[in-house]
Amino acid sequence: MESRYSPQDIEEKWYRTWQDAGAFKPQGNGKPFTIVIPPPNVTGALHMGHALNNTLQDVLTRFKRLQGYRTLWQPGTDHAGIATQSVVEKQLAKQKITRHDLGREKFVAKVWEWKNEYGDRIVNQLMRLGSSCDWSRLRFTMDEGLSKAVREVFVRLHEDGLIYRGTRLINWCPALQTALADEEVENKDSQGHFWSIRYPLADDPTQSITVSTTRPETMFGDVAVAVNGEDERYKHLIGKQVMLPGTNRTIPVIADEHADPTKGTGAVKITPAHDFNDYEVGQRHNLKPIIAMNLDATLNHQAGKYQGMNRFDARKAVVADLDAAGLLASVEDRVVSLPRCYRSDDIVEPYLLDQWFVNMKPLAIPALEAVAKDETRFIPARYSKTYRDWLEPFKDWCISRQLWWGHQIPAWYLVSETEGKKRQDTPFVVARSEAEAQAQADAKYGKGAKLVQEEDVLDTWFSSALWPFSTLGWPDKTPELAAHYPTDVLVTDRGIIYFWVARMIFSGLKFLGKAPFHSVYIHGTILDEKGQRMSKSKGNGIDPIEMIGKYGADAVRFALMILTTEGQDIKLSPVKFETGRNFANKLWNAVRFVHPHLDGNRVALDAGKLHLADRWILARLDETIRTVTESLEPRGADGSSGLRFSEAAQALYRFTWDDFCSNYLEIRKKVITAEGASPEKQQAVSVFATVLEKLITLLHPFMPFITEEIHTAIGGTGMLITAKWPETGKPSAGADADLKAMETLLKIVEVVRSIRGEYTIPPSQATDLIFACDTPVLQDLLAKYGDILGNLDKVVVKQVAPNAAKPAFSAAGIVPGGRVFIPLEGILDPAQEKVRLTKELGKAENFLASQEKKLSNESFVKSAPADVVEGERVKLASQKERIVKLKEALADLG
RNA sequence: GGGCGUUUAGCUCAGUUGGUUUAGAGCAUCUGCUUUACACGCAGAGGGUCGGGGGUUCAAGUCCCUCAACGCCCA
Repeated sequence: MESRYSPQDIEEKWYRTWQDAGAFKPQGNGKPFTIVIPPPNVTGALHMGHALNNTLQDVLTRFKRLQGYRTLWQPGTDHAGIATQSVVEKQLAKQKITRHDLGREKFVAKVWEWKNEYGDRIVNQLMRLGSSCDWSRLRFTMDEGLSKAVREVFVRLHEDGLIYRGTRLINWCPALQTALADEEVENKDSQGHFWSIRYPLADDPTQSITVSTTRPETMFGDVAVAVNGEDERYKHLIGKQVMLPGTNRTIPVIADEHADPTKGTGAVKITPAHDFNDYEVGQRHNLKPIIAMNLDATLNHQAGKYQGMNRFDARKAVVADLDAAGLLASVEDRVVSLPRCYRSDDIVEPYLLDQWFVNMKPLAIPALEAVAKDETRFIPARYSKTYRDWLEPFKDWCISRQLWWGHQIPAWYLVSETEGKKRQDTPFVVARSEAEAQAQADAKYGKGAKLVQEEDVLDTWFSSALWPFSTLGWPDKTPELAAHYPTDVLVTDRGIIYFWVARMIFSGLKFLGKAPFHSVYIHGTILDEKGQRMSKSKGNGIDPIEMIGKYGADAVRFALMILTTEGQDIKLSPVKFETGRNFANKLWNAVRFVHPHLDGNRVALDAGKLHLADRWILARLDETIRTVTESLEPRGADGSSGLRFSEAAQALYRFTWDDFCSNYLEIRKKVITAEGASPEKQQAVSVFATVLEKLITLLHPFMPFITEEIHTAIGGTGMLITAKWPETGKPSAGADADLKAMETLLKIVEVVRSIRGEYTIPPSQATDLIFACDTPVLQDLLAKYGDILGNLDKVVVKQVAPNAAKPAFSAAGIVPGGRVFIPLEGILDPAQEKVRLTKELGKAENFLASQEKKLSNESFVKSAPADVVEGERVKLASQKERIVKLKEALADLG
């Protein structure tokens, strides 16, 4: 074995071996455990967020697999409508071709080509990370099977009256030329202006009413001016007509609570076709909306001479002309919140259009109940509020997109009625297939009705919402669906609780009658060192694949897990992976040390022959097994949630580094490396091997590669990936006593090291140790296990006796139950020793004082639980004893 | 404007239902080590009025109120 662990040499080998052996497939007769992957965009490349997200899932999957569950981690990718279409359009643009040059059919064929060529990049990157997905079940949201599920859901929702087509004010992205859902719009502040414009009265143009607006260019869609009914300034104008400047239209002044007397002039223009608030005002007052803009965000015929100008130029021109006409009352600078498209960043236009919608209320109510009843639990729990606050307003979901890449809506219009365009009243049928649609149309409109399919595609999230069951074969009744639905844990980040998690929950409830998972684990966001989000534009990203190349996949995984405390964001920098790499190296070298001694020394453990250190490490291992198992458990039988990844990783780190390597290995080093094959050596080697085997099993979910390599190196049978998760042994009768005894010995070790450190005694130089013990128990312990001190400290135990005298020129250390003396003739500086001991004494006296104060407080003694009070008394006594001993030692210095 | 989170050692973070001695870890710093598993290591040391203020309690980093700063989400 090399002195440095090289991950590069083994990772690929083991991944292939696992794959070839079918180790990632559901196996055995255990209870199913299922996770569906949040499908990454097929255009995507692995970033640190993915690395974290998928490591978490892999840890759980491997943990449950080792526990004997029939484990399925279902992988797949998302067709990511807008993102993927844009990627291919950009590629075409290089050849000066637009998708319209190609036409829909050819363009979609191009996207498929692109997907087939580059779509497995992210899949390969997930493999580099060690993800143990069942790749034989890899799905894509545009697969035939998943598309069938999409059509089925659409048809059924339509049949139930939960999908409808209608004219509503929607969010329109002029750059992408498509409608968006509310969640796809991000409001961002920009520097803008607030204009006040005079609208002259129709019956007396010398008078006017001044309206305030941030969007003067939409005035050609104005249908009214609203004032607040309570606003004394305008009461006399309500019901009058005003001239709309630049047109020959007049519009009424109406009273509506939307007009806020405290803002601007208190009068606002009402443009129902281009503003969400105005739309509602228009509805309240039965005002017919006027569309003043084209879909490319240029003004239309309503705008007269401004027709054809884009919205920004038009704004400038309109304002300039109003100013020239003396109708501009004022302009002020103002920060305005602009709605922007989350994909193109273009400013979104509210636009009145025919679109398809999902009626949310009937779906949302059961989804809210599922979380309220704890059928599905968010971890951290606070995200159930985020979820509730989004679902509860029951806002309908606009699901149609004017894209080419996606699931084409399974609705067919009657051609004879469309007259070349679809209107809201154009008849249509909704069906699972064209043939079914034809049959329906024939029945409804007479044989041979000509049909044309809806051109719009569905929101990408419409198909993602079905992911937990469409990937398992639904709507067919497959064995996988029966076994693995509902799944267990969904692991994702908070950014898509609305987009995805909520929609999966209501879809699962609607179509399968059960929520799709019992737990939703929301992990933190990966940030850079300064606490900023990583992004391509900022260039502050850390590439996980580069990190895997540099530190190894296990190191990357382990570092991420140790940083994953519940829901907290993670400030990341490459140095953090050094922790993981160093840890892997530590483990590797422990194995390397014992490796040559394994052969011929493996025997059954004989309790009677075990050394204290052997029994101690076995007891500590038991504790560690318990901690790790409890920390990882997603939802225990008692209903508790574990998923404390950092806690599990740290318990393993501590045990491996401190207990197993620093203490156990150092104590047993001499015995293990001794020539020949003594029974003691055999026991020590066998304890080491036993602990190591269980340890690498516990570590396997976190560091699959190195642990599998070690498993083979130490002659393990089969593969570790499908081994058995360690059970905690029955705590042996003496486990507690052993843990205590070692604790006492380690305290002495610590005191000795501290003294040696104080006098900078080089490790090569041995010192003697004299121990004056207070109890026979301690005397026995040291007599029997003095070798522990000898192996951890460079000391020779010279004397252990109740009345051992302090040799001249020796340093003293106090431990509970005794005094340690280290003769240091020629080294000891009495003055230095005095300073050291005085400092210790000072600390002890301070503590004693606070302890006495506490115990002299009657209400403490009266109110605190008896065991707490007793504990304080014990502390007080031992501190008193310590002070006496320290004073003695000081007196001895003269 | 509303909601949520964060604030503990120079840095990054732990700290379960209030009660382990004197609040922990990793990194960084300082001292000493070619001790044949590991310098990606070993041993030791220094470093914190737990954001400010108030309250509850015998007891507060932990519970309540309030203020401040930073961040995220929604409007």
